[in-house]
Amino acid sequence: MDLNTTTRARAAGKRERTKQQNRQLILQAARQVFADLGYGATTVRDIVRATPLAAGTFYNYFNSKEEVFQAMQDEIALRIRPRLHEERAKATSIEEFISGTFRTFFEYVASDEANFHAIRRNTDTLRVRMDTPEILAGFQELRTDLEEAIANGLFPSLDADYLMAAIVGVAFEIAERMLRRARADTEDATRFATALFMGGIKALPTISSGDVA
Amino acid sequence: MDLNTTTRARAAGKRERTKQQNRQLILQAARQVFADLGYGATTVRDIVRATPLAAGTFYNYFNSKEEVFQAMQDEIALRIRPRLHEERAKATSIEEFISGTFRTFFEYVASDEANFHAIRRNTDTLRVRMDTPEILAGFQELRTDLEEAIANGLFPSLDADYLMAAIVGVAFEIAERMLRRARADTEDATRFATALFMGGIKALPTISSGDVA
DNA sequence: CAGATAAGTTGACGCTTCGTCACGTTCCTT
DNA sequence: AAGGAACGTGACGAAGCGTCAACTTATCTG
Repeated sequence: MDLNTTTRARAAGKRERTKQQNRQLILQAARQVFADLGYGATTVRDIVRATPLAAGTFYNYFNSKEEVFQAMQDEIALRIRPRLHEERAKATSIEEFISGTFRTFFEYVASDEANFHAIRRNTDTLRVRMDTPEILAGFQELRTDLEEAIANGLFPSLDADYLMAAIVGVAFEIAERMLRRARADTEDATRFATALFMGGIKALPTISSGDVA
Repeated sequence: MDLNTTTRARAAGKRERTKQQNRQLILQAARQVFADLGYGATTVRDIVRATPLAAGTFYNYFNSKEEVFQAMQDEIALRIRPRLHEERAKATSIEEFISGTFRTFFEYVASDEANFHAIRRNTDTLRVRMDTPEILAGFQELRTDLEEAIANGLFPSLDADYLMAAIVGVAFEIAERMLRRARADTEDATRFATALFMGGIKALPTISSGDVA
């Protein structure tokens, strides 16, 4: 009864939850643990431990810690993409296209407590690996919408690739700053970003005192 | 002579290189291996193996894979910061401030083969953890320069925090796209970014055909 | 409804990677 | 030349990973 007992698996598999419930259980535990320990410091076992499941079960749902994280990101992409697309589809001017895009993004980011608390915990998470198929599809959609708007004469004929890059860069960076301020003012952020794209720096709203974080 | 021989360390420490040389040896090996295997897939031992050093020696120089990576980033920050600061210091108009910032950044990124080949290999690396003290200091410096320019009346009184976020976001995103194009045209990227900040979308250079990647 | 098959769960195991540290070598000082 | 500081070395213990044989529950089939 020392080391070599080799009592081998004599498991006792209950089936008290559906597949979808287990998946959600893992995702939720991951959010919690990422928020507590930080992405880098959490192990797959940490996530499993925050769950009534066994170690091996995790791998029926995800292949790695990274994949759970990507699933969290995909959830976000899946929720925000339709809203963004809809907003842009009904735009009848550049300004509507731009402000609609930023407003939708900022409002989503500020509202999704469950996902973004885990993210605020790690300064860098918004920047880590935004390259799941879902997210790339979201970027592609922005690109397509942009090209369509150009074709319709809404925009002048410009470098859609760079414009998209600029929009994405501004959206993510400002979102990050916004979340770190005392109260996330999505309207303020939207005004700023929209003004920048509409008229450049000289069109930006001026302020009196420094209300920055 | 089976397992328990416990021949224990009877090392043979040569000292054929200086401390600084060893550090550079490791950094260079890291660049190579990151470029070959990708950041996520390389182990510390992979880096060591690309080096004439022993496993333990690595830890005399860095504490982890991440720290090597951050050192690579710090090298970049250290090289580019003086140039950026100088460029901004001699700006006498908003346009010079903005175009100088973007041009310097894009030109550096396009020129630093050694570091950026490793980076191009991983789509996401530009986005990973930009939070070493060096890099944060660089951001802080941009922020200070910006506030000073505002105080001097170069800029209107605006939200320096958001403006900085916008500059950083546009710089990194466009740099990434630029590097992926057939030939990295830093002047084109600079023109685009500057025009955006100076006059918004309607000031952007128009193009005839789609010369995008 | 018995028997067969599929689907899902379990935890111990083997393996990889990590960071350390006792020991050996080289450099530097006096 | 003596001795201490600095540095290099590789084997070791610990930690985490992903797998898989054994087992349980669900579904299907006639």
